[in-house]
Amino acid sequence: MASRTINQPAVLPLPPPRERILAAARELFYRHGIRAVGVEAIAEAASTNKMTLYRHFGSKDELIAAYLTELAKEGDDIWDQLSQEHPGDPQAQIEGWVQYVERILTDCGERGCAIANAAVEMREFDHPARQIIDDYKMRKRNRLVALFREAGYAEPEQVADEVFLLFEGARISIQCCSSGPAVRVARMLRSLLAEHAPKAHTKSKMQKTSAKRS
Amino acid sequence: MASRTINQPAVLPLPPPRERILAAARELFYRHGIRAVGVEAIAEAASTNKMTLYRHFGSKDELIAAYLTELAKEGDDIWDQLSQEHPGDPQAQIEGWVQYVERILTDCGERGCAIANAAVEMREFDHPARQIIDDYKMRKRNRLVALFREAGYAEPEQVADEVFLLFEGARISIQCCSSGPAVRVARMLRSLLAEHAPKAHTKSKMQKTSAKRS
DNA sequence: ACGCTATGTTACTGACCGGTAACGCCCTCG
DNA sequence: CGAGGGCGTTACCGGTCAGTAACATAGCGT
Repeated sequence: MASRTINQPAVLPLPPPRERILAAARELFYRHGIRAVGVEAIAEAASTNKMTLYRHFGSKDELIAAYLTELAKEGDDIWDQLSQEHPGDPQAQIEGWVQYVERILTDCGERGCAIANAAVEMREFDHPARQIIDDYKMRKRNRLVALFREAGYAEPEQVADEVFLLFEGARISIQCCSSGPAVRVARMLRSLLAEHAPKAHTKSKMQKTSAKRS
Repeated sequence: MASRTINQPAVLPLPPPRERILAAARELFYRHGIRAVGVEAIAEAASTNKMTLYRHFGSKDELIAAYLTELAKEGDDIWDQLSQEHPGDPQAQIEGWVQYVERILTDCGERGCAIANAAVEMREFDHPARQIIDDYKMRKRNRLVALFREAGYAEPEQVADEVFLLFEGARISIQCCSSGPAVRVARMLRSLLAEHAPKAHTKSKMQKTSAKRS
């Protein structure tokens, strides 16, 4: 509404092409798979064309890398959000994470983790995607360990690994049998965490968010 | 050594082309991914050619389906083998399965479950592969439930789901961080099973194969 | 020896893919 | 106003893909 001509129908300005391309790639890569989607289709879905795509991303592989980098960034942000919502309360952060897991497995479609899927599709060991994927999953696992350690769990690595694998298993198996074990993973996580929960004498707050069984 | 001419150098007869093609497809699909491998490469790896391939499999999709059917068959056979090795002893069958899991995750490469990988790659909901994949994973889950029920576990579905997801998670995450949590899944399984193991008054034999912690 | 079937060989089609060249447009900034 | 940069458009390249046609060959049973 600033310096625009008045009677112009205000075509609601599109985001810049790079963002549109990345958004389109995200949608198509996730829905159909990386190898199954051509750059032309991405450009078209982004309301632009191949040339513009190649001006922003030197190659399809670069676009894939950017796509995964974006996904990884958002995945990492979850943890910061959690520690921001429940500062100094690791137990509440854990519960928040379980809710996040629950939400992801019910709301999001049946395509699982886009990053893990990319790991399946991009198998060339020297592909730039590999590093992004491996680093992301490792960070995620380490974040879990740190969280459980902070919350005073007796064996944080063990619990983190188990929780990690349960979640990963849920996200892959929802692609095979959508109404299978995956939808019950949140319940599993809660009872598992309750079993291994730290005893009361730890430093965690233990106010309202003590682990609950269903 | 029957009616073959004596001085003929006995070129060690190859298996029939169909088997060779299926074996080559298996190797290449698993190693590089289904979409990443062309039919020509498969024919060549099978020491034959595209024409012969298309005489046995009407299309690449049919070959994929045959590939997955074979894998599913072998996966199903595991259970029969287990119940054959430990007839009437479900607890021993469970332990045998855990050893099988252990073996798969250490011996086999870092490519995870070929069937789950196929589920990631073949996303067209009407692809013949989908049915094979979904059915297989469901059978597997149900086998686990049956086994735990037979062994007298109090909540066989819960335990089976948890075990199922742990295994699936291990097989997918070994493709992301190969020396990560996946390699410790057997230990997890054993302690998990020990925790939920049926009390002594069940019908299971409980001789030598009582659950052991490490 | 015959004929049938399975296989090998070569060449081809049409479609699609990733990637590029060349040109023209429009907007903005100076 | 002019210049330049971002963007759109079209056409194209070489390569690869799935799938097919036509023909040659080898093995086998009869």
